Amino acid sequence: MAKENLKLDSTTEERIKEAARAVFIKKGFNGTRTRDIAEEAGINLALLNYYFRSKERLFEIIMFETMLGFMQQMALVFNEESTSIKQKVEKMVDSFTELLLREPNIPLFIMSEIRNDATGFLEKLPVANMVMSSVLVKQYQEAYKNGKVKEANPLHFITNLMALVQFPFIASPLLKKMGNMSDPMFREFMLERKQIIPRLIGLSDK
Amino acid sequence: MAKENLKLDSTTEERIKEAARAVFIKKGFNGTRTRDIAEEAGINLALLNYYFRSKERLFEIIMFETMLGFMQQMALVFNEESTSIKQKVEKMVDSFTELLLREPNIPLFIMSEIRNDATGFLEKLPVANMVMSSVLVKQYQEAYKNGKVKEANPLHFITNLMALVQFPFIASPLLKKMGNMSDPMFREFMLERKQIIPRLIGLSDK
DNA sequence: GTCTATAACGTGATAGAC
DNA sequence: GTCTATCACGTTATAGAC
Repeated sequence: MAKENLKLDSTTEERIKEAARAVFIKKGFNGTRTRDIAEEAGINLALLNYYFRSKERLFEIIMFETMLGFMQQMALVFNEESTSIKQKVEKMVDSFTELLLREPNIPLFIMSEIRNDATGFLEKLPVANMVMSSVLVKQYQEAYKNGKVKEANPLHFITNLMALVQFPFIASPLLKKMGNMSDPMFREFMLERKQIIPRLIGLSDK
Repeated sequence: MAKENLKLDSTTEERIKEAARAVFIKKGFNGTRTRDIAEEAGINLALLNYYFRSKERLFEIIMFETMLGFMQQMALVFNEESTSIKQKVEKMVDSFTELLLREPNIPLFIMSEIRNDATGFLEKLPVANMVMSSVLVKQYQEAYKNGKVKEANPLHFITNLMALVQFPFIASPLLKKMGNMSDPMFREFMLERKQIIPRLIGLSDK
């Protein structure tokens, strides 16, 4: 465990995984060369196959962990027992924005790779259950019964929320171009949206 | 011009372009094999290079035309002189939804390829001017002065609009999974959003 | 213009020395 | 465990016959 560390912690295996994560998320599976990963990790190409057998196996691990992390982030807020819908929306927007400011390429990565769907990871993840049986959805259905929201289908609500937070990161090159924004300005832009999005979603405190 | 047509119009050159468009938009540049395009077009692989010199050149043509078409669709509504903001929003949502129901993969295609940005097509397109100097943006700024909208920056308004329409298509596999939706059900879901989105954007008639 | 055959190259993976 | 050298294969592109 305590060998001589280059500058981080991490065994060789972990350094490869971190490098793979960075390159895959930036370039996607098809755009990534195993040589890129090896270089990023500062190791030899052969070591990649020594530890992970193949590019595909390494990718599946990264993809699985990334999606799982993303969903757990959602589940954490969606299933809080003691907060109102409005509070959950604010928390969601806040925590997702912070997450995506750190790793802005995750949404486009996930959507792109799901489109390809070589190995069918979508089937393996309980994404349907996780969202639709969450506390948040139950609260939303309750709110609909009480006439607090106009739309019956909670999926529209979820869609709106995810769209308003994630889309700007997916379209960031276009938005930066349109608004003549530098990276720090784009960051400010996204921070502003923490106030704007809950207002748009428009829920009365319950 | 009037040769014997297989089932469509189109010279060989156009059939290759149409095939290329279909395959590129579905699989992206890196995911596409020139053999796929040749097969889809029903021609020999060598013909592709005969007409277009290289995969990259063919791709650039497709990419350019696709982005241009997308922007013209926007420009058309954004620059109407005689309609209110609210009417423009309704038209935008309607026409974009119809467009994307026909070609659902366009948004993810555009965003993915812009991320890679091999040839710098983003620089070549006047996307900044087109949007920010549109009639719609001018109307929005006027509305802000009159206290009709709360947010000063029109880019948030544009972002919200594009996000709410385009994101569901980008995330469609996830949404279908979550809502247990077949393709026809997803179509219905998107048609419902034609009513929901203008309500969310929430502008008074002006 | 359209085809077949093949060259040229890039990439994933492995053999084998250390 | 880690490296160098190399194989094996898929893919783009082209030469040349028709």
